[in-house]
Amino acid sequence: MEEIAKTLQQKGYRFTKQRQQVFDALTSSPQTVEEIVASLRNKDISIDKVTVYRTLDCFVNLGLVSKTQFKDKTAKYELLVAANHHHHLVCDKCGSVEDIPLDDSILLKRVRKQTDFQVKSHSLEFFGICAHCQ
Amino acid sequence: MEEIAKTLQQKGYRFTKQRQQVFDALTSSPQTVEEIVASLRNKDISIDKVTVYRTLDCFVNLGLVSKTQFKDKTAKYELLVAANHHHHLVCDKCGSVEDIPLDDSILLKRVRKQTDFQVKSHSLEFFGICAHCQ
DNA sequence: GACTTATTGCAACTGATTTGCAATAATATC
DNA sequence: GATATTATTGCAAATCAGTTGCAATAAGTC
Ligand SMILES: [Mn+2]
Ligand SMILES: [Mn+2]
Ligand SMILES: [Zn+2]
Ligand SMILES: [Zn+2]
Repeated sequence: MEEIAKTLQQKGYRFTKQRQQVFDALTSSPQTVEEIVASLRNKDISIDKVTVYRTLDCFVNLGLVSKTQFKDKTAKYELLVAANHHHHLVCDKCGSVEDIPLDDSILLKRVRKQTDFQVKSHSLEFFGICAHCQ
Repeated sequence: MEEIAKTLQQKGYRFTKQRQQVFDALTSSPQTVEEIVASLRNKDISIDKVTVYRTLDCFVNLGLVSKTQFKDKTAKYELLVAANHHHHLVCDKCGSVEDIPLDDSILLKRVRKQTDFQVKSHSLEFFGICAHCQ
């Protein structure tokens, strides 16, 4: 039924209530583990932080979720739906994170040409002041 | 005499032995605090880790040093000399970080066009397998 | 339903970074 | 150069995110 159930089972993971709950809490904007726990608690769902860490780890391995480290802040996780690769505008004042789609194929091509490094993924973040904070 | 002395004093910071030592230990390739402490210890310089943290913080504020967080690893600091803006190839296997110069002006222009966000800086990291680890 | 094994939750641990504070050293003033 | 003022240092202790060990629980299998 749930696609998430299939994806998990295909790779030998079990489909559990907690994994469903964490999956449902995910959005396309990045959230910290604490934020995810809080949003679940708002729905009267009690789940251990450690379980959220482990579940997100699992989702990252499955390619369902991306994990991003913003400067020295704590890591944030966001849902990866097909073909939504994008980058981030991180406000130095309010800490908000805005998504921005940018075609980076030129850069990727150039890296492949210039080096022997086998690029698997990349992260591009812009830091500055958001429209709201200006 | 030392340019670093002037830069510090201009902003009301004091020029100390420790700040000079940390500054001298910096290179254009990113190092962790532990690595910096170790490299100083190799020169028979004893300095507290906390002092290195505080000194690097000060240098980052002055724009002399950049601080980068690679995935969930510990932060690395590198000397910012004029016109050496570059990006990073981070090996998922051995953790090595390679510098790569890439002209990103096209992307920056596009961001300015597409949004109201006031970009101050950015970071672009490529993750994958380095030539050595392949 | 019974069996096997992955997953969960709790507590304890780790490693990086931060904070409080008294001692020390850098600048400013005389 | 000696003296006063205040930033900086080093140490210990605290904090914080994330990890690990382990016994109890629940998913998948037959
Ligand atoms: Mn995003
Ligand atoms: Mn570099
Ligand atoms: Zn903002
Ligand atoms: Zn490597």
